Amino acid sequence: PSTFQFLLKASAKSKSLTQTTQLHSKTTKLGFDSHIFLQNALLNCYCMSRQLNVARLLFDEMAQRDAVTFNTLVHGYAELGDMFAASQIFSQIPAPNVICWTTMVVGFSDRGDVSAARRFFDAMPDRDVASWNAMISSYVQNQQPMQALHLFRHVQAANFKPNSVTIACALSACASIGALDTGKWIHGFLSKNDFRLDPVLGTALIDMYSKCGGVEWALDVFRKLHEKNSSTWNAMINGLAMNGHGKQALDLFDKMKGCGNVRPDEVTLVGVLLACSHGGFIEEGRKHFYFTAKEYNISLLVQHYTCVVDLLARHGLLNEAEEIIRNMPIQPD
RNA sequence: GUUUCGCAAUAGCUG
Repeated sequence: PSTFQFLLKASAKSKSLTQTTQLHSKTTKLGFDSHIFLQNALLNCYCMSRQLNVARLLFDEMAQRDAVTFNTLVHGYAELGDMFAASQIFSQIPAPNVICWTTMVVGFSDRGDVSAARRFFDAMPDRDVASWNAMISSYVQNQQPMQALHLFRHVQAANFKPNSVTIACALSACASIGALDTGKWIHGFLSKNDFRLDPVLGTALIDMYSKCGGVEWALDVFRKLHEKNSSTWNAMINGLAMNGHGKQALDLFDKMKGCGNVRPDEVTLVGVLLACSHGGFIEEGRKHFYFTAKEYNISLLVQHYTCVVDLLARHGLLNEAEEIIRNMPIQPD
């Protein structure tokens, strides 16, 4: 059974329906139907490969169901954006646990329905840190940063221990409204409480300082940070670029290329092009748009076209900009 | 079965 558990986990990750179907028939043949954790894993596989009709059949046939069974199916529907079906299953659960409630909050939030998310959040019999994070994140994701910070203050007031996810969300909210004082306060809070400065928190701090007009503090965090991933570099490159330090941003991009363990990605290229645009580096911008993208296997998205068109048009090269728009292989927006 | 389920940071233009 543990072998199957392992295989099913891999199958869920790869979202391969054929593999799932094979594993399904094998578990049945071997008489593992009574192992509820294997049935749940199978259910999850069908959900991950977006076969909710098959998942539903399996669910209906299952001899026994536990909390994970219900949660897996609710999550499956929520992931597809079918909150109607998710609600239907949810309402059949005798006593949904905190995970299931949180799944509903996230599901509504991902559909952009913050008020429904909030209704479920308020109705929860008990909440843990992930539930609070889900609701705070919901406000951040749906551009209601003030509400996010308001809820974050509730976490503080209730003497509830935030974790690094809570902090990252709150910093993101500060960044989007330029709340430097609150951002600094949070920075102090996480230092005082011995939060480990991992790449996620580091990135959130760099982004917050950059967007609140404190690019020097952002650089300070960046330099002191031990672990950096590509998002960390991206946040710093973008931070420099949007604060008018185009040259420094491009220098940092060179360092990023040289450091080895991070790959420049789509977000990096946006920052690099932005830096060129703000610094007036036209030739360098062309170079990055045409060659850097190829070199690092970065797919050119509409954002990249916007940046390069902006770069050219801003410097009077209207014909070239128009030519690029005409020859775009993707739909211009 | 040290798990089968929930929460996370970085992106352009119009501005």
